[in-house]
Amino acid sequence: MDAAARVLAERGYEGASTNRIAQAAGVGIGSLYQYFPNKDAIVVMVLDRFADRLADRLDAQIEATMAEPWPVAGRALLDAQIRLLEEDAGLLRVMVEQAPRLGPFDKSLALQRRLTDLVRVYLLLNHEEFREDLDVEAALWILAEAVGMLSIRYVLDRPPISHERMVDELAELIIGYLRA
Amino acid sequence: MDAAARVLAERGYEGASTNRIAQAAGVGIGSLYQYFPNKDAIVVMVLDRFADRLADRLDAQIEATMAEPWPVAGRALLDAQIRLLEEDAGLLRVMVEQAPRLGPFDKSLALQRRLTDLVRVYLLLNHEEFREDLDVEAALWILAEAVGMLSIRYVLDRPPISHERMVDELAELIIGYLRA
Amino acid sequence: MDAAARVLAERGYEGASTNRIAQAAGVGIGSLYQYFPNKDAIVVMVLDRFADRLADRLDAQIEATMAEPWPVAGRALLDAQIRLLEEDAGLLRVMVEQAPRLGPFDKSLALQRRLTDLVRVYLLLNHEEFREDLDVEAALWILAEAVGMLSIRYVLDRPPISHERMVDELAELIIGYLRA
Amino acid sequence: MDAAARVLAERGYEGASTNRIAQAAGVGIGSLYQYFPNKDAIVVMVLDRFADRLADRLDAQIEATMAEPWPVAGRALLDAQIRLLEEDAGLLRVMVEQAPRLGPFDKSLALQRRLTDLVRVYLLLNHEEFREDLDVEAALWILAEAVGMLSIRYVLDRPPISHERMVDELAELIIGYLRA
DNA sequence: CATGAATGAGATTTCATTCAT
DNA sequence: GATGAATGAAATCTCATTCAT
Repeated sequence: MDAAARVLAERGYEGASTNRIAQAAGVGIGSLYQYFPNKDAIVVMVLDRFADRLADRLDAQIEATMAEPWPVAGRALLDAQIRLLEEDAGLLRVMVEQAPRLGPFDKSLALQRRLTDLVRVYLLLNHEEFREDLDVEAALWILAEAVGMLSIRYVLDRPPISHERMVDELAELIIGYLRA
Repeated sequence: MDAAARVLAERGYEGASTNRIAQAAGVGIGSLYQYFPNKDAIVVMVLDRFADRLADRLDAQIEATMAEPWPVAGRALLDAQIRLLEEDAGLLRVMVEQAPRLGPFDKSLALQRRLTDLVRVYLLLNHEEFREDLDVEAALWILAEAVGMLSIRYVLDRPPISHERMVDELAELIIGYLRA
Repeated sequence: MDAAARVLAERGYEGASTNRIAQAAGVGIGSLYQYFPNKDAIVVMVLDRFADRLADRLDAQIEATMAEPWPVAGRALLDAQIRLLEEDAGLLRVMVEQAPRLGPFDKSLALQRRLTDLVRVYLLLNHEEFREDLDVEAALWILAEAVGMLSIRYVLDRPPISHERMVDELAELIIGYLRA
Repeated sequence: MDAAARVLAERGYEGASTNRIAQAAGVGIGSLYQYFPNKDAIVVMVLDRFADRLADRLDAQIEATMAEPWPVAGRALLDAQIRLLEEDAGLLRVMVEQAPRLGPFDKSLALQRRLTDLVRVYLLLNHEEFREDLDVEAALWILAEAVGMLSIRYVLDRPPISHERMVDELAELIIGYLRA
């Protein structure tokens, strides 16, 4: 799995031939097929693991900052998310470009769902601060997609915006969207 | 070109073999290579044409609503954009997934740039209504990506949000982000 | 024909596609096939013409030096032959490398035959100077091939031997071989 | 390799498609590409092997006749060379016609160099028997090319000269060229 | 007589997958 | 359970040749 992740990150989906993965893993190509039915199963599993690790580490971040007031905690979470994505830009690119082809992605959805739930709680607890007409489910989808995709595009496209500023702008986007 | 667009929309980049495209066009494979130097040139041209058509039709929309006040015009533009994307969801998927592999896309960038310019003018003309500390370039990147990606994901992922509501939410996102 | 010769000399047999020849000639590819049944016919005709021109110019040389004593005339002939080959090294390379594939070559053989005849006359007229046991036909084949191939290899491979010296050595080879 | 040699000998460079070679070898086309990176690598390797075998067998001949006086040994060598070339006329034709296209040929040069070296020793050891003004390097090039090409053309073109006579004539050509 | 778009056989090469050892 | 040689379908691309206009 480590070898597959490495090869995928470095050479992309098409460049990651099964032979190359086997070689990087130091095993015969035949052995690969004792554990995975086909190439896509490998890729899915690598991306799943990637999503899991992301989720775990965001969890840790959440736990660590839950005591802080919302604005501080939220900002810390955004900061952590971007930093984590930056660590694995290669895999992230594969995930964003290839995931659609591999069917809707359980693990990535799970991640998104957990963050969404977190924000849902926040919205319900503090509903008096926000727009009265807010369609919570729609707003959550919008925010999850917007913040997720913006973080990803920021990491993959490297626009001329500092990390600090990016976090501020994302926070502003969220707050501005929710408040009355 | 029509055949290529059709095959690409239905089977994606990899599924669209040059032989299949030729067959769909009802011509010999050799004829394809009289007009295009290689497969990627075909794909690029199809996507370019797609982007061009998008741009043209958005232009028409802009022209038609320029007289209206900003909120009305903006909403009409968002509405038109989503509707146009919906018409060619298949090609749109290819564009979003494959464009990265084909190098940064002149035509798609051009489209994004024109919309960005439009908003820039709006920002400058009405700067007193907005945050004083606004980093215009950063904000434009954020908005272009957010609105663009959200429209695309909305069309491709079909979340349970009505077209009307989606337009409203996008408008809210933009306004909320910019205002003081 | 000029165009074909040019393309052949510059790009070799495989690089000389019929379309490229037609384009270089400034005519449609269809027109080519009104005058030549197929590609090889073009090549054969070009090489024939090349051989003819070579023969004509050697003829002129022969005529011009026939009055001179044999050693002078022979040397002048060798000198002229090498110089002529040098003028069209490109075509010469095609001829030497590709001609075998195109069947035994009438015109090139004709050239060889005429030079051979010349030397045959010389041998018969001056037989008292040469080996008694000389098998004239064998000797002529040997000399024709040796002098021809050496001249060609000299032009195509450019060994570190001066033009002057090369002529001397060829003369020496011939004389040494024939004399008692 | 044997299959490739057979197909090359029978159908020439262009006629020897990789599919045909694989079929002749009784293996799948994919297997070919496990051992050779591309078609030219196959051809080069076949021709190399051919040149090696030639060299080995000439070596044996050299060893066997080294004790004999020069004229006998030289004649035996010429005889052996022609006989060896005759055994593989098909491959020889490919080598002579295609070698130029494949870049100057290490192995074939090596063969030529070893024979040349042999003659160089002979020249230096017996220099008093030869022309005083002999330019050794030029003479060696001339002889190597002349004897090599004549042997090859003899085998490929089958002129009406007996094997015995051919050996005699080549010997005469060499002696006549070198002696005072 | 000129044209050139159309053709498609065929060439080389890749790579996911199998299966006998 | 591990191995990796063998496989062959399929992909991209070329080019000599045809034939309707």
